[in-house]
Amino acid sequence: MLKRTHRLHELNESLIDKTVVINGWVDRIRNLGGIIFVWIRDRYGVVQVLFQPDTPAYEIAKNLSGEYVIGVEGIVRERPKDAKNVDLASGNIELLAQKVEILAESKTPPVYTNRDEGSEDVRLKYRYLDLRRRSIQYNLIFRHKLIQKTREYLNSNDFLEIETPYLMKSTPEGARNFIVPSRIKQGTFYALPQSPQIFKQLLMIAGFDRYYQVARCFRDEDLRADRQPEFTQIDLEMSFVDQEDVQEMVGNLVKYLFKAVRGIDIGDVPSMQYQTAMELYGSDKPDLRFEMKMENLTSKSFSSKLDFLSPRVEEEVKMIVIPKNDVLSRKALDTYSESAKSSNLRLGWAKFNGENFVGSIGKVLSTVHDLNVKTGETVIICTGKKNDVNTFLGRTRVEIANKIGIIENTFKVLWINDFPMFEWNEEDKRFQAQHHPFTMPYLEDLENHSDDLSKIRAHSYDLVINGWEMGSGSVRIHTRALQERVFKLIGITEEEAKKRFGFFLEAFEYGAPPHAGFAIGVDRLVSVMLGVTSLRDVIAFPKTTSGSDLMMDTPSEVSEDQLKELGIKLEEHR
RNA sequence: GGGGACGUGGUGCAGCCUGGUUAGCAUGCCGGUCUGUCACACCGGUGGUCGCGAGUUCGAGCCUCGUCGUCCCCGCCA
Repeated sequence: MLKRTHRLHELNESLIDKTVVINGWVDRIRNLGGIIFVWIRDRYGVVQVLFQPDTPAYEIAKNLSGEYVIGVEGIVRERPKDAKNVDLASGNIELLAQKVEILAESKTPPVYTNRDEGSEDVRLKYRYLDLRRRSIQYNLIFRHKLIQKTREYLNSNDFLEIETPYLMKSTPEGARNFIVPSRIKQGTFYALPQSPQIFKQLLMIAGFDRYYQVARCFRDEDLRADRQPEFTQIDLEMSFVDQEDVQEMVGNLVKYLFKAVRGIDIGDVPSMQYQTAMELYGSDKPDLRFEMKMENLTSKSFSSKLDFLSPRVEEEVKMIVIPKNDVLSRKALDTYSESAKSSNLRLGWAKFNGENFVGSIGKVLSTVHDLNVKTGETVIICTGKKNDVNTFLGRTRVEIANKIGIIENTFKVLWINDFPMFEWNEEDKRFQAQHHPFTMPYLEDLENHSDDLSKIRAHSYDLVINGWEMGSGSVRIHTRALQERVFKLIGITEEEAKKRFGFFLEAFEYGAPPHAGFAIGVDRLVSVMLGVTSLRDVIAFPKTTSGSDLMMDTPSEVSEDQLKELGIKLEEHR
C-alpha cells in the first residue's frame, strides 16, 4: 500500500521537488484528454494531482471516479504562474503523480460530498458520506475544540470531571424518561437520565466541591430543530457558593470559549429579571440583537377608547413599534390581526406617515399625540389577557424582525434571573416545579405567598444567547425539611417522596453543603456560535424529528427471544 | 395529540392550479474530442413502478381519500 508521508495541509512550497506520498478521496476529476487533474481530499485539505500521459499512473488515473480512495506518490512542484488557484490553500503547488494505487473503489455516491445541497433524509441515510462534506467536518472540528477548551478552563479552576450512570431511576417530574428493561430483575426498569441532576448533588454532598461532566442527557419528548432526544450538556456543580459565584464562573467560561474558538470578545454577561424579560420581550429567552421592545399602554387614557381593541377588566394593552421598512404590506399586517384572533386577542396596526396614522386603527391613533413614533414606522397594538399578549407579541416581534431584516450579526449573551418556582399545569390541575423540584425558592416568598404559589420566585437562572436558551441552573435545596416542603407543595405525598427520593432526602441528613450549579447545552451553543439553525448540523449522527435514525433504521423491533428474556410481551399495536 | 410544507431517473428540481400522445431541466454516470484545468469545456448516450394504497374518470405525476416518510410550527420539552 502507498502509505502517506504527509497529510494534505502539510503540502506547501517548502516541499517543492521533494517526493511525497498522499492518501485521500477523489474529490473531483478534470480530464483534459492529454492530462488529468484530480483533486484529492482528506480531513485537512485539498491538493491537486497532475497525471501526465504515457505514464503508468496516467493509465490508472483514467479509471478513477469520485470518492475512490487512493494513494499517490509524486513530486511536489510549483504550479505555472498563470495556473495558480488563489481559492485553494494549496493553490500554488500541485503533485506530479509518479505512482498511483487505488485503495478502494466507490459507487456513484447518493449524496454530494463536495456541495452543501441535498435532501436531509437521503443525507441522514448515508450519514457517513454526508459527514465527508467540508462544512460539517468544520462544524464537528469546531465542536471538538469547544469541548477541549471547556475542559481546559474548568480543569484550571479545580473542577473534577466525574462520570455518572446512564442507567438510573425513572423520575416523575419533568420530561418523559426513556426506559430500559432489566433482564436480571424481570419486570423492573432503568431510566436514562434527563440530566445527571441528582448525581451531581450527591457528589457535592460527598465533598467533591467542584464537579463537571460532558454528559449525554435523554428526554423522550417531541422534537424540534433545536431539540434532539439525546443531547450533550456541560454539566457542572459547585459547593459553598451562591448564584453570583456560579454565574461568574459560567459567564467567564462562555466568554473564554467565544474568545478561544471564535476570537470574539462578548464582554461581561448582563442580567435581566424574568419579569422584565416577559414584560419587555414577551419571552424568557429574549433576543437582544434588535430593539422593538413592547410598550405597556394599559394605563394610557386613550387605551379605553381604542375601539374594538379597548381592554376589558384584567386585560392589558401593549404596543410594538416596527422600524420603517418596505417589506410589511397591509396584507402581511392583516395576517397578524388574524392570528391574534385565534389566540383570543385583538390586534390593530397603523403606519405613521408624518401626520396621520393609516391602518386598521389609524383613525383612533391619529387623535393621540404622545406615542413617540417616527415617520414611516408602524405600530402594532394588541389587547387581551396579560400572558397571552406577552407571548403573542413576543413571538410576533421576532417574526417581524426576521422578515424586515433588522437582526444584527452579533452575539447578545445574558442571564435571566428569578424564574417563578412553580407553574400551573392545566392538564394535571396542580402546580409543578418550573425548573426542577430541587431548586431553592426565595424563602421570603415562600412565607409571604403560601396562598399563591405562582408568586414564589426561585433562585434559578438561564443563560440566553440570541434568543436561544443555552442552559439553566439554580441554587439547590440542601436541607431535608425544605426539600420535603417543596415536594408537598407540588403534590408529592410523603410516602411518594420517600419511595422515589428517599435515598436523596436521607443524604441531606448527613451534612449537605450549600451548593448550586448549571448546565450548558453543547449542541445549541455550538450551533449558535456557528450560526447554523439546526442541531443536526453539529451532531455526527443525529435523529429525525420523529426520533429515528435513518441510517440504522432505529427504533426497530427486537426478536421474540430478546423479549422473552426480559419478560416482556407486546400488545397488538395498530 | 394538532396544523402546515414536501415526496418525480443516482442526486437536486420543474411539471400538478387548468387531467390527454414521447414526463422536462440541471447534475451525476457511460462513450467521444481536447496538454494547464480548477464546479474544465464541447458533442453524443444511458437512466424514471412520478413514496405506497384506494377512489373519481374513457383517461391520473396532476383531482379526492387514506397511509408511510422527511422538514417546520403549536401542544409537550422540570
